[in-house]
Amino acid sequence: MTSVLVIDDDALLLRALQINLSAREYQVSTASDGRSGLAAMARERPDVVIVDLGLPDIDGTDVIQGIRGWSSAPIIVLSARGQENQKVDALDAGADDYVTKPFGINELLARLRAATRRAAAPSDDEPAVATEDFTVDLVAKRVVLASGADVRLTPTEWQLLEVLARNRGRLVTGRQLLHDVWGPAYGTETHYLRVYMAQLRRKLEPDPARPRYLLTEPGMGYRMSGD
Amino acid sequence: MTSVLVIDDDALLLRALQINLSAREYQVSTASDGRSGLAAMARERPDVVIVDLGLPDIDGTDVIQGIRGWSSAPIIVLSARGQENQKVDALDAGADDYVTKPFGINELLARLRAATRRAAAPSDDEPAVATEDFTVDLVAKRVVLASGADVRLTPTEWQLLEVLARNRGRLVTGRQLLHDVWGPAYGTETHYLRVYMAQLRRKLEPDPARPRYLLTEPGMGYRMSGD
DNA sequence: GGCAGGCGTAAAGAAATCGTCAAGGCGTCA
DNA sequence: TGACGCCTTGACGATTTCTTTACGCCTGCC
Repeated sequence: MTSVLVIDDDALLLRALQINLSAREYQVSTASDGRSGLAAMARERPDVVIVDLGLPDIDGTDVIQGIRGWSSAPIIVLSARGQENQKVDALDAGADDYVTKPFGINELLARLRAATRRAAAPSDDEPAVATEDFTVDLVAKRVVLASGADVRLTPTEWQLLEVLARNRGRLVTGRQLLHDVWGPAYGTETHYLRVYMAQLRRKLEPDPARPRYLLTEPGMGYRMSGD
Repeated sequence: MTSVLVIDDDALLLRALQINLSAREYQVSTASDGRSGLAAMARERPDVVIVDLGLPDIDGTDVIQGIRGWSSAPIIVLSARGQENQKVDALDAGADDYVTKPFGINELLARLRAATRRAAAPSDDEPAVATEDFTVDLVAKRVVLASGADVRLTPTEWQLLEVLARNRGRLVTGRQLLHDVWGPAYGTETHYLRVYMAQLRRKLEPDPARPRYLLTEPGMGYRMSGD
């Protein structure tokens, strides 16, 4: 059974999630502030964590960093509207995905499933990431289309694809992509991303104008879809 | 049981790794600075070493060189964000792999497995690598053309071909080729590669100007094709 | 409707990388 | 000593990639 820790200061929301998730065979534990959340995290070792960004005592980003210091459990962030910057910070700090309040329970459940599925896979050591239309071989540094044809990628294209593939299913912020591919000094030059994402799509997507794998999350970043 | 030595000045991280790796049947010893790390290295003779780049007393690259002076145990480097340059230096100095902090325990475990696997099976998976036009006999250290004629290779040409053949289908970076053939100090002298690749192609390729086996991946490295 | 901001696409000049030829150095061996 | 093989180094054109500019599209907002 999958265990979930929810950290949020809204008692009503906690209760609602407890009921809804328990009914879906999740084992739920809760905490109402950052301090007790981190304590519960160490105590319970949950499979997934859901964290609200607007905690009373500790900044949500710091909570995420505190968790990421020693755990790789998937983290899903809850945020109110208008907290765009905090959302990006949270993702940069190591969160996997985010949901904006108010949200439907179905959306959260979908994110939960995606997160646990990803964590269950041996993830790294995984020599290749495969989709229906192409396979990214992370060891051989090769991309093969379903037709069997090799795709020639330039070094930058490859690095970009590698970051997205290693984080498949999770949202990667533009800042993180720029940092990992171009280096620490390129925090805001999002133009590169647009150019190179277009090139990757042209080479990999069946219909580059309507991407199926290399998805844009407006205002946030990019994501390689999990399917 | 595989023994691991972890050299890092972060006491929390040491403790976390000790717990996590011990649970996975690794025998863990630790050191919190470069000096005691090198001492522990000589004392314990671990199968794998994990080294942090930001040690308080000795530069991480120097620690790696100190180890590489007399041991060929796999070295995995830990580096914080923004230490890109040091990472490259560390690989040039002889490190085998690197992990960027913060990292998940699963990622580290995967790298550990990969490192020990590589070290355990240094060679002899395949006694020979054959193509339609020539055969590379890795045991006899010979190359025979389809016509039956022997190809005379110089020692350097042979070493280069051997690395490519053992990694057939996989992309091998210029740095790795230089490291394996010319030694750790030749991290950027890509000129050698160009000269020797041309010579190999002249001797092995049916049409050296349009290589079929010894392929260039511009900006990334070389690859011996899988066909 | 008009406007601003974020995103996608195409194309051209600048910069880096690669292939090739050839000359020089160094050691070995007759 | 001289010939030979091998490694190193230099030079230069050809090719590939990176960066930058320009423009069109869409969405949300006034």
